[in-house]
Amino acid sequence: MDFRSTCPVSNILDIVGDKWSLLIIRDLFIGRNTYSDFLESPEQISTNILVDRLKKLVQFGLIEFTRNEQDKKIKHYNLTSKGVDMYPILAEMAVWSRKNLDVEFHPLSVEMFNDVDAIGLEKHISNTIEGYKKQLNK
Amino acid sequence: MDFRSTCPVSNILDIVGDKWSLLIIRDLFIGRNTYSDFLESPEQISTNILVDRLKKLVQFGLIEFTRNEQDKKIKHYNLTSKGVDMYPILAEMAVWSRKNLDVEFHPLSVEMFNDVDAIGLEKHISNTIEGYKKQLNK
DNA sequence: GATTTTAAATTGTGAAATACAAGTTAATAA
DNA sequence: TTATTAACTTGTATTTCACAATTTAAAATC
Repeated sequence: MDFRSTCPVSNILDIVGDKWSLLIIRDLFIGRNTYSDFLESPEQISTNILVDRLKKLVQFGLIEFTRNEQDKKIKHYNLTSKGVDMYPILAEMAVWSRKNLDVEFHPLSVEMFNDVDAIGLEKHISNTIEGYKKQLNK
Repeated sequence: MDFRSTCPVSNILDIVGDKWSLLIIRDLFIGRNTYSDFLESPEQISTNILVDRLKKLVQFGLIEFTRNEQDKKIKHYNLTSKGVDMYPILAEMAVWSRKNLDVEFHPLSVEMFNDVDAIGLEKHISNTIEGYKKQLNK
């Protein structure tokens, strides 16, 4: 990987600064974890782009996959710890949109951020990450 | 603006989800605020892309500009409150890179995040935002 | 007040990334 | 053995981006 500069903001954008990578990571946090799942997301990623991004995210060490034991042609992707560490960024992005855009958001995101007012963003983030890790070890 | 979906993460990526927009916003936080300043940033944005992004960021209401009183051909860009609200995202990106990438970072970013260990990220963010607003009103 | 300087912006061309549609592969199920 | 289906590939058109050169217009200088 050659970075454009030695700025940490620039560096992460060199890795996930495109239209799709962060949406795949978002998908993983909400339980979508197969190629077919990703294709069904509302943003409608193209198959060639999806394959390319999955490959790159694996190369960067943000995700990995395991085969389904029952049906070995199915790959289940999951976030590595590097990938899990991206959640605060996604959460802050959602916070920004919810504050600054005048849109009716997807029910899933409304539900997901339901707890933020009550428990605060920091706790929401640690809960979500903990929840993700727990679900992985099952 | 037509959004790909009603997901708040997707929505903000439709606005700043490219290689350059967030770097311009970063520049504004570290005091760079003219076309020439942006061109001098280490990532070396092209002039046509820069003009395009500045135009779009103005359209989205993230930045605005005023003319220099002494030399009216110089535009000084500044972040609106919507733009300032992006700082937590940039900060979390820097946190991710500093934790997960093995690189020697730019001295400016080292200096900028110097205080985080001592005062915590939340305080760092509010201090930075407050500092930016103060500097604007001068 | 004509000429030079400079910040900002434009234009042209090639390269790269993305979108869209169709087809292929290979493991499993029938 | 023949479907079925998850994952992947291929081809082509479109859009975005990179790079270099040039233009515009306000201000400064002569």
